[in-house]
Amino acid sequence: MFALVDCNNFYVSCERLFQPKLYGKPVVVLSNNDGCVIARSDEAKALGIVMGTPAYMSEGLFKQHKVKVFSSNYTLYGDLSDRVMKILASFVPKMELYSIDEAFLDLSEMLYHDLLDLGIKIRKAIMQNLGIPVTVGIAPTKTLAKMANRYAKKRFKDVGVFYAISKELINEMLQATDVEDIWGIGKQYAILLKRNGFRTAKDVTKIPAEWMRNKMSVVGLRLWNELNGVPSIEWEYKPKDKKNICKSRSFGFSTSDISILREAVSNYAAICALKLRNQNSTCRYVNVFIHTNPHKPELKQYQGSITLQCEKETNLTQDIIGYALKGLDIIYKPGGYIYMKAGVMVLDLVTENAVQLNLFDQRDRSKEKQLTATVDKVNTEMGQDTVRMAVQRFERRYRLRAEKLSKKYTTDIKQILKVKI
DNA sequence: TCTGGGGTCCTAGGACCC
DNA sequence: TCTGGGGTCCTAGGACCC
Repeated sequence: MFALVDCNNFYVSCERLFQPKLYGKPVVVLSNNDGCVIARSDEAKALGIVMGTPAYMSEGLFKQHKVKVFSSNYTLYGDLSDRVMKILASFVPKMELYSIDEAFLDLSEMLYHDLLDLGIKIRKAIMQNLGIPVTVGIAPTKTLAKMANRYAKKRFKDVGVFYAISKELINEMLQATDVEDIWGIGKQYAILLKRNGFRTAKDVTKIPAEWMRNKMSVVGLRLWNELNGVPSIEWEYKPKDKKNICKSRSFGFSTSDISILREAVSNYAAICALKLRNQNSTCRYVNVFIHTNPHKPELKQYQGSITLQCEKETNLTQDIIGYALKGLDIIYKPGGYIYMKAGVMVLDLVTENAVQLNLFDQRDRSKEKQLTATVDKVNTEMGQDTVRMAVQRFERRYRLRAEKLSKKYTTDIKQILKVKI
């Protein structure tokens, strides 16, 4: 048996914790650069504010209904997420962190009798200890647990729990779920299924397995099994090491100045290198890309991207920055192109100690590694970016917009909540 | 008329997720 | 003025091998 626990409107709930007057009011949280709406309170949903729409398009609605708008504050959300997960871990021996606001719990060793009020207990514990509302779905497979969670939100809002653990209840849920709301069915597959006359999840369970295999590949077959109650998605108790790491951002503005691109790219490269070291990996390739603003067809468009092979697998900041800047020089096109976004990817990652030694290597990498380790230590203790490479500069001229940012209430002592008595 | 039959590795692109 | 960022998995097709 699986439980899927999911925080309701997570980012909005985080913001409300520190501004209780926002309960019952419409609240939204925007993506990086204050670009799109990525979280909405129930009140905001009711106003017809759509997920993923550009913020400027909803400006009218925001004003008209006095919607409280926040820039995203990942430091805060990440910290509160850790706290939610810790509470969940106290209920079960094994669980899987699925996203910043969701986790699957392994209930295979739980007694039926204990299962029955588990959802209620979890909700209560997280509400009491943190004040974050969550929803719980319980079912025989991950896909059905996801669906049970959704169904609980739709039909049993106040209870916040749905147990899809009998044939009848599973059937009821399958019948009430449209194909496009199944976890794993996106836009394209929804169109395909509907075109063939399959409307609900229940319909999908009755499709011949070969049809699913042929039209939707092994992914479809796995999904079909899951819907039919046969667990087919593996547990991932420990997050897997990443196979690729990417750091990219749209700037808060557009520019054709290569010195700004160099600054951004070197900072992204440094972050990639740090992420590599944090998972004890090195990379064999470095990719750098830049592009103009595709939403402005009246401007000259260009997308440049290049992947460079590293002379030797590496995770040293100076190496990754070096390759990224070399790539940037190759792909940068002057002459009226206005760039809006840049990014660096490190590819084909291998575990650090598996790297072969190169007898002909002229550089003293052990010294460089020691230096890097020291820099990492200083930065961890004194704050990120205390020590940095010269090309990274300090001004962050490419920095993005975040005009409505809340405070780091839980992770920075200077920004802690003050209570007036 | 008829144009082998396996493999592997790589890349690009599609589909999906939060 | 203004449209996120970071991932995964799978398949098809080409290049190459014997």
